[in-house]
Amino acid sequence: MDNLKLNTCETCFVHNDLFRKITKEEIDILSYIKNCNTYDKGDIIYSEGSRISGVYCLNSGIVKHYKTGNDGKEQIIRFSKAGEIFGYRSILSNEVACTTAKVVEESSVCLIPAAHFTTLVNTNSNFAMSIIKLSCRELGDANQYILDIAQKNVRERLAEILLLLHENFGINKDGDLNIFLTREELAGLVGTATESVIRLLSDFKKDGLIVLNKRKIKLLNLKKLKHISQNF
Amino acid sequence: MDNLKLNTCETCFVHNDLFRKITKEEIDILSYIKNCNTYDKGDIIYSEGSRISGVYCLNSGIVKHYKTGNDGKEQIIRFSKAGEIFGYRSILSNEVACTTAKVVEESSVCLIPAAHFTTLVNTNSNFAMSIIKLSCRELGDANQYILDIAQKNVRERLAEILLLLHENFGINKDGDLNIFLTREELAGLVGTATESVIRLLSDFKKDGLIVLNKRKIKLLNLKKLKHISQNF
DNA sequence: CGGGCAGTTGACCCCGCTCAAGCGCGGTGG
DNA sequence: CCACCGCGCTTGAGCGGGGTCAACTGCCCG
Repeated sequence: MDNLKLNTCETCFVHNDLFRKITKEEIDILSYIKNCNTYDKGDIIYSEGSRISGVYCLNSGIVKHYKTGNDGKEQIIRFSKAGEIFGYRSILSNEVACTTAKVVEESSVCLIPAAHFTTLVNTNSNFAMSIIKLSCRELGDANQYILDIAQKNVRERLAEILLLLHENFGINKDGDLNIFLTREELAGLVGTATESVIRLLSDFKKDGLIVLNKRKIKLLNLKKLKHISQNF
Repeated sequence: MDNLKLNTCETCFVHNDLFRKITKEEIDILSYIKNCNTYDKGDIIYSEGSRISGVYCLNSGIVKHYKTGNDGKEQIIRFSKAGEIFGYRSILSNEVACTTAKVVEESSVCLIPAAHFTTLVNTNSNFAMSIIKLSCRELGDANQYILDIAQKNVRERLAEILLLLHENFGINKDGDLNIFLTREELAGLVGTATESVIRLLSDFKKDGLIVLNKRKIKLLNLKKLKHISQNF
């Protein structure tokens, strides 16, 4: 975790419309004021219930956000990828973090101090509107997630999660999903037991829908997976 | 559904900090421009997937927001009560409604045209900040809901829902919860089958935790219900 | 009086969770 | 270099929570 100001904000601007809303001058200030770190796989950036000091911007890597149940089991709420910000919910509503942020793939992360971020929102209405849209999109996703977990069975949910991962992270040159999760993490995402994920992945493989190689997953039949996820 | 401009915005201001952020002048314009309706129990204000023309403000009554699963089953996401706004997610992110809004108790509702609401957000940074806080709070609630549905069993969830209803709607003079839902609606809220809700309510009653009288529910032992909901 | 809907109860059974055992592999230390 | 350990993965067995189906009741309303 070296504490440098290496990351060019431009990298994030490329990925995220959010930053197109702020002026050249604001960018300069932001670049000066932000605080960059790199985190290794497994590092925790902040924990559920803790107070955080600013909004994080992910320059590269993957971060998972999860809540921990009473029995200690992780429920993954969402992922962040390059160019995305996180932690803004706690800062803007002035609450403690409601999830833990843990690094899935080595990440380069910038911290924008809370006061500065809040000022940006207050003084730049375009930026404020972008933040609103962002939280509204997350809210829409969360609502859909609630419906899925409440009403779909595990098989349907797993198919849907695989498609969501495909949509969000794409595939590498070999055609594998560009995110490599343990079976346990997949279970925490689907909201089921690890063993159930293993059995169902094995079924999907048997049916020729996917190819498995350690943590690499290749989707062979998107249409069929879609059908399964929709309970057709 | 008489189309009048009867409702005094002041009623909503009393209930909701949101409107304290807008100026006297903005209030006058709002009062002039808004469009009021009353809806009967069971009326649908808008449906999932439809485009809505503005943001709704609930003057009085109760509205439920639900999504419909592939098999037609309602999953209730949240309720709105007097003074609260809804529909802002669709307007601000310029998407179709992601839930259906249905009247649970006769409601008086004002419609604020989309353009006017957006302008308000764009020109009044205090108001914008309030909207951000609102959506962030809803987002936090939704995340908690995901954890609960994914990891708690039906008994724990039902206990939690009863406590949430108590917190949000309070009790009337007889000590009953101030919201009267069918068993089916309760099931749609908990994310389970109607029969399961009935059996568990009956268990709670047998254990002296609640009193049932038709759709009226009285909570007798909040502490014990809390324990059940937390899996202690 | 009859139809329909909400509520209730019982019977059944299947999905998926838990527990346990075994396997493969990579890292560590003797 | 090998032995050992631990972690992630896999598979099987068992069972219980809770979903589904069906029948019945009570109540409201036409």
